[in-house]
Amino acid sequence: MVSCRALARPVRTRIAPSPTGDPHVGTAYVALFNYALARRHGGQFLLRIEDTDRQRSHPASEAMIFDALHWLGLSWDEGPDVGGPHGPYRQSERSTIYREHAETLLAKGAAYACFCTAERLAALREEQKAAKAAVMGYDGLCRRLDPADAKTRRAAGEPCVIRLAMPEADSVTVHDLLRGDVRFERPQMDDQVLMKSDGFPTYHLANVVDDHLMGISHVVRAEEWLSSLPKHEQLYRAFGWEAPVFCHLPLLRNADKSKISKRKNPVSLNHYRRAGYLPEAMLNFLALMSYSMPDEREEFSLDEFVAQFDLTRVSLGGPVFDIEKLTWLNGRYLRRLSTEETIGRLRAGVLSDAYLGQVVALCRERVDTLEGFFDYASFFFQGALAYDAAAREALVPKGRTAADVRKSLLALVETGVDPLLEWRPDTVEAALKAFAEGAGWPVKELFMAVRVAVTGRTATPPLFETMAVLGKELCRRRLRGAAETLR
RNA sequence: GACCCUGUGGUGCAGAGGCCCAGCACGUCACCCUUUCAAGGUGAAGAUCGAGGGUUCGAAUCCCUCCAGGGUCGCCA
Repeated sequence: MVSCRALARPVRTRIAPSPTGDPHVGTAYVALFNYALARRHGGQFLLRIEDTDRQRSHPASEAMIFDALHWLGLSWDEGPDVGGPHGPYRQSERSTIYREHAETLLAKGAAYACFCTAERLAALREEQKAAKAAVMGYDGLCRRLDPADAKTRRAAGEPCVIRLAMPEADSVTVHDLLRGDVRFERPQMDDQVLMKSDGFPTYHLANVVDDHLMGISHVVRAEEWLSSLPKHEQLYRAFGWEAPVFCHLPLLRNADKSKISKRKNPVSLNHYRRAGYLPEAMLNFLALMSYSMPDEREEFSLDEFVAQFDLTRVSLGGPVFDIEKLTWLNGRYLRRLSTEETIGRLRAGVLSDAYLGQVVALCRERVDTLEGFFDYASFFFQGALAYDAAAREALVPKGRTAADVRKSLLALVETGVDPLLEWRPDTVEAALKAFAEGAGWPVKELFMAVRVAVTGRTATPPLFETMAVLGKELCRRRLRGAAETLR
């Protein structure tokens, strides 16, 4: 059902996340379909870390991706953590491979060195934008350089990038499993950078080289990649390799149909985990996005999903990630659990010894009876908070307006919380202080507002420790919730 | 702006020329059950299948045009 060509070789699929943030729900979505395709055909599913952007890649992010995917019950046959015959599975450890391949392309004349500075490129972009140019990309200046000269300059150590020499055809036709032939007109096909001046490859090069070397038969990825397919197919052609089958999945959407984003929707898998969604429900829900079982069944296990999986059944409209339906589904799963099983789930999370231990350590000296403990520490066990009149008042320091605080809380989430990959008392403190300074807020005022937002109270254990225990996702959610009540 | 993708009730999907004056699920509303709230059950409202043209005896399903939404135009992935 996948295509004749595909059956000729083993089905090997992969998920290739970039470790630049919190584990994303879209990663899980694409991983699920890749997993199902491989399993359905008795092939392999691999995990590859695409960390060629050394500015933004973070080991903590990588660890969270593994953890979140494992939590969902997805496993891979090859990957950085489990090894495999085609390793290493971390692109940052494959630099020489990319360098060699870039040289191959250079030697074939399929790529060329480009000495244009970032400044020139920025200026060029400005110019094109200002002129409302129809064709936007790189203008090919260095492509016209004499190859011998370029070689000399490169040998002399002049900084440069390697660009792919795209054919100068009027149009190119590529193939997508679900969309069929897709024809691109000449713009949109400029000479992409393959190797950055820091010696690391870009996504385009690394991705194609690795997919080929790792024997990937089907590239199932998000639709945002569709427009770079001409470049990728050109790379396969330039190398003389057989291209895999490409299939682009529709993007998950916000309620307003835009591409799912953290400003409009929780996108971190950690959020759903902390909020108490069951992994099997989450997976089931994700499978409902753009897909349907032949018998229209809506509740099914991973194995049942895999057993009937047919890539051609995915529909192409961008599915809105509807948390209400996810929550309904989750309720169905939760109710199916026995009391013992439910207790087990609670014990794996908010009632674990580890979590309880942290909470008790923070609260014990502030409580006189065991019962008092439950009153005092209740916010450690709740989800979104309801802010009463007193809390709302404490949220807004004298001399500030609700709108002002609201904006600041939201800004704090965006600039202070979201980028913080390591969530500990010291890092939280640093982030909060940095934000206060940048926003011109007296720390005392900001900390009280945050304290109330995050706990619903004015009297709590030390703020940073408390926030560390609550976790990034819950803090984020309550910060946004507080901002919302200030509307 | 250019290029590309998509377009079935508010949302997720079914439907691959007649079985559809469109089916399932979420949500909404009502009723039943029930001390309450849920859950569960039953039912209702809600779609001229984006619009307009074709093709055909017959179109949600095929073709064309338009419109709308989305994505991409980075030494980010």
